[in-house]
Amino acid sequence: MKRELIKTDKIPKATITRLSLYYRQLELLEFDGYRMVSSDKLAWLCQVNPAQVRKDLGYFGEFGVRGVGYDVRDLKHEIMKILAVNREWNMGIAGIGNLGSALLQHQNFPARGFNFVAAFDTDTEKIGRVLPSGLMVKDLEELVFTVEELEIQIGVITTPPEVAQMVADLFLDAQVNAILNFSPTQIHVPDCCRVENIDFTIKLDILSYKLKHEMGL
Amino acid sequence: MKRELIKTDKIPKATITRLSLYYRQLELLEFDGYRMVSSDKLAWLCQVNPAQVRKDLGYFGEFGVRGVGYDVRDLKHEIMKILAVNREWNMGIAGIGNLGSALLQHQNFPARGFNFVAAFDTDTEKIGRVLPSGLMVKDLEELVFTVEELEIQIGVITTPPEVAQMVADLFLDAQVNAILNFSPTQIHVPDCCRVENIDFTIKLDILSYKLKHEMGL
DNA sequence: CATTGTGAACTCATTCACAGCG
DNA sequence: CGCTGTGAATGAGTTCACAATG
Repeated sequence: MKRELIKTDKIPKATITRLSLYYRQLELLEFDGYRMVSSDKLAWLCQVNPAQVRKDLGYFGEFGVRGVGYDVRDLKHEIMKILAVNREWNMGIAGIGNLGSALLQHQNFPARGFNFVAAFDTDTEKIGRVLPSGLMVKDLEELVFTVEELEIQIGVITTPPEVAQMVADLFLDAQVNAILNFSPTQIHVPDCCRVENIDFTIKLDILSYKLKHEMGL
Repeated sequence: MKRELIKTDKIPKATITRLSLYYRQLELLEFDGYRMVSSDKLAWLCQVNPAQVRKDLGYFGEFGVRGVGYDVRDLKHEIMKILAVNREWNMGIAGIGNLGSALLQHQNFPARGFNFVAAFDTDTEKIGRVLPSGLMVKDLEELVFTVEELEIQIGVITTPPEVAQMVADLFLDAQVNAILNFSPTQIHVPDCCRVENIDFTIKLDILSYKLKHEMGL
């Protein structure tokens, strides 16, 4: 008898990253009119090993047909369910500088169900201003109250690094347990909270390193 | 007899990422007036295992003093040399939308020696405009010529995903072999080129997954 | 018969544990 | 004595290789 239960432990972190990649390629394949796709093809598109694709999917179920491949539409929906992107998430963002403003205007997020529903800053020049997205900048003081009121699940930090931890603590006070941190600093949070960092400088350092050591510049 | 030679192969990719983290903490420690730091302390600050810190550094030499720790200033400089951030890099950016503009205005990059020296777009509205940074937006057509003329080593892509591969190909034509890709798509490049992706959507997907599977939302 | 699904083999990365040394 | 440096042990993640199967 087949267990449909997901063995959520022992799933490599990298698997989740790749599921997100597969999802995007499946969207494109569907758009291009493909109905089926093999692990080989999907692997090539995502630049991974075909066995990796099958193993990644294997953690969550049996989605393919032997000898044939995967139904593009079906697999896309299965991955949506796994990633929980078949729903809406509310996000609050703190730090409305150039980067914060750019993110607020990004079409990609709402298109995928990630909605900014509140924006915060400490700058009195900015507080009260209405952004192009239609959102009004609120005082950081109002963060905890607003986050709870609007049921925000994800906090986004685009502040200078000096205040990132303080802002994170505010999100934590407001029971947020997922933070997307764009500030170039490590923030410390308790076990009940998940943090993903997006750190431009680290990526540039890596390129710099590779240019020197692998390309000989 | 001690070999000073670096065994550049067999160094985990993640080690480079952590070196970048160590570097930043060392900057802060130096700023705060610390002269020495132990692997324990540095590890705590970066949220890694102390043995990891020592092993990471061990790939590149012996920088510590047994019984004492590491000289903050010295170690910082050693890591700068390893990462090749003790020099300037020229960057060109293609796609001057909200995100591209935000990056161009970011103080962090020039402060660390990563300088934008050219900006490209296809939008005739934007071409010729002078940006707040003082840089003038050039026609994407001029990319190959300009990149070679200004000796740009790093290409940054902030275009919509549909044109990201085409832009990458232009950078490749211009002999650029390091690309920082912000577009939410996989770009394919030959072995002579290194790519680092910064992908907001993937990070949100990961948070979404964790909220569902680990936090039970 | 082409392709999935998966245990086993392998490779890569982290952590332990302690010898080495200032 | 305390902390680094590192070989050895462990653990995690990837790839292989092939049995299972629509």
